[in-house]
Amino acid sequence: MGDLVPQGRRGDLFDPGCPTRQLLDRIGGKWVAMVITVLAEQGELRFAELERRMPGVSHKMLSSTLQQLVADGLLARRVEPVVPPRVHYQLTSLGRSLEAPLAAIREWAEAHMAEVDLARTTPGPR
Amino acid sequence: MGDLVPQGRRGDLFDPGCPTRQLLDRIGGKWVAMVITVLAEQGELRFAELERRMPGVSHKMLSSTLQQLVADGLLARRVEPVVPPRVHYQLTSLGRSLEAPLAAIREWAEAHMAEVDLARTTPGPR
DNA sequence: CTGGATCCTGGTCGATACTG
DNA sequence: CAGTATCGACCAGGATCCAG
Repeated sequence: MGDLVPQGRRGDLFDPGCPTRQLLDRIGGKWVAMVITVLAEQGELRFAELERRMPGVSHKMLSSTLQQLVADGLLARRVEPVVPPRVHYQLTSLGRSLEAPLAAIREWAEAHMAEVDLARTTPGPR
Repeated sequence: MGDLVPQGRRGDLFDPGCPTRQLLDRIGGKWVAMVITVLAEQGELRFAELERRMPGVSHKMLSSTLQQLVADGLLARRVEPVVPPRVHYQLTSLGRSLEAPLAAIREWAEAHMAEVDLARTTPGPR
């Protein structure tokens, strides 16, 4: 698609604070894509359920990842005022709109990562 | 020999060593997307030209990023046997195939990062 | 010109323990 | 159950110098 940004400086990755760069920094986080994917599939999950579905994640990382995504407006946080508290997370419409580009990444990875692995393990080119 | 990952679960982000996760770790690197984008536009560039087009990059990071991308089979490295040496880099067909998912990311970012910024700067939930 | 080697710093991530 | 706080390990990233 054409870029509708003035030609002087593309709105690309070349400015500090450009949107693409910021986004990659964000979804490049170790657990971000996993949270989004799991919530895209399950719809709504509680903290402990997320934790259970994400082997290897620590409380701290899950907590901070969720905080970040809520702050970014990608996740909605719903608290049931009971004891013990129940906190539910689900994607916002903004978060769901990320599914498409994330799916593009996933498809590329599944289609081509074998080639990448081959290239990495093959000493010489060709 | 590469060890095969048992495919009991989805090839998603949930196994260590899953393709999507590996890819995100890789293109999440600070300069990777920039190198790919600049080479996608320019076709072929030398080391110093890349450096000039990427403000803020250090020799080391450009060098290591290029090494990584060459090792991954995304870039082709061509050396002119002269002194001083001239080294040219261009995307391989594999590297060019990454343009599409990268464009998807870019489009999402340009379309929605304003909303993300708004969410981040807005104190209360809506 | 290319890019490797070295040293240093800051942020990210993980384990653990604690509060409401 | 949900979330925070603290500590420490690790690594990406940057500056500089050196070599082919």
